[in-house]
Amino acid sequence: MKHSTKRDAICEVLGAKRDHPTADMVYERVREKYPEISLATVYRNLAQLCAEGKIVKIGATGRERYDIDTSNHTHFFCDECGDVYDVFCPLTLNGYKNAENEVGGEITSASITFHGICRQCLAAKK
Amino acid sequence: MKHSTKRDAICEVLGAKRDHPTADMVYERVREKYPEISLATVYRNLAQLCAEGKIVKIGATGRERYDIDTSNHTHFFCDECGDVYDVFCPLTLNGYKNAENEVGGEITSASITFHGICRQCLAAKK
DNA sequence: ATTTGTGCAAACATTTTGCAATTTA
DNA sequence: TAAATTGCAAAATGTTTGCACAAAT
Repeated sequence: MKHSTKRDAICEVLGAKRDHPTADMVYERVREKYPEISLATVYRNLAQLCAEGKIVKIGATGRERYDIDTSNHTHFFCDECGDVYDVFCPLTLNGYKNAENEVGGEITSASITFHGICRQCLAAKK
Repeated sequence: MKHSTKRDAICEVLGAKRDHPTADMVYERVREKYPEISLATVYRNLAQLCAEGKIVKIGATGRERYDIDTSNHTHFFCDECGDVYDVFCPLTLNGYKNAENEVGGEITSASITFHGICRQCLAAKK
């Protein structure tokens, strides 16, 4: 992987505001500094960074989001505003081994996702 | 909601083989009985059935899958062949309350998803 | 000099929509 | 006959790709 100014800018954007932006959001933010960047470049670099394990894709049904924090943590999706928040507190899952027995295959990862209403939306509803 | 022959056929397909088909898979299967059905009708009915809570959508990143079993259970995605299996054994998640405290909002649901290699693919690799 | 990265436009895959015709209650 | 459903084609979305050119090693 060679060095690239555009890729740096993409990483910078991902690090600056950890709101798990979509490819399009990354594109808009990088454009403030590099107005000539194309969406294709953003997609290509995001895919490359994922492949290298430098960032992770957090599947949000039809619209992928990207997280520069690859440490083990969970995500909370607000069903009201659509924003995605990090959850760092430790969570444990019991019954994992039984699940593996049931499927007969090999479970390599378990992902937990929370849905609900975020603090702001909850306050706004009152 | 009025009665509809096509919607019945869609539900029948979903009930017959519980492999969590995509919209396109449902379309192909309904077409065996009703060759004139259009993909738009499939999508419209799937959306409607979801809204009514009769089926659930299980997000598989860019390609949605549908499950007629709305009871509480988990899914196991095989990363090798792409098939999706049910996991019915009980699973418990600890730390849920702490997560709610951390986000400050209200968690309405927690979803667990397993990834790995299914029994068949595991056997095929040997 | 060779490989890697880029912009652009076009292609692609999945899902949604407007509309006139058909079916259902 | 009024409301819901359908097929079709077109549009909308989100993402990927081919290609010629530019940048990095």
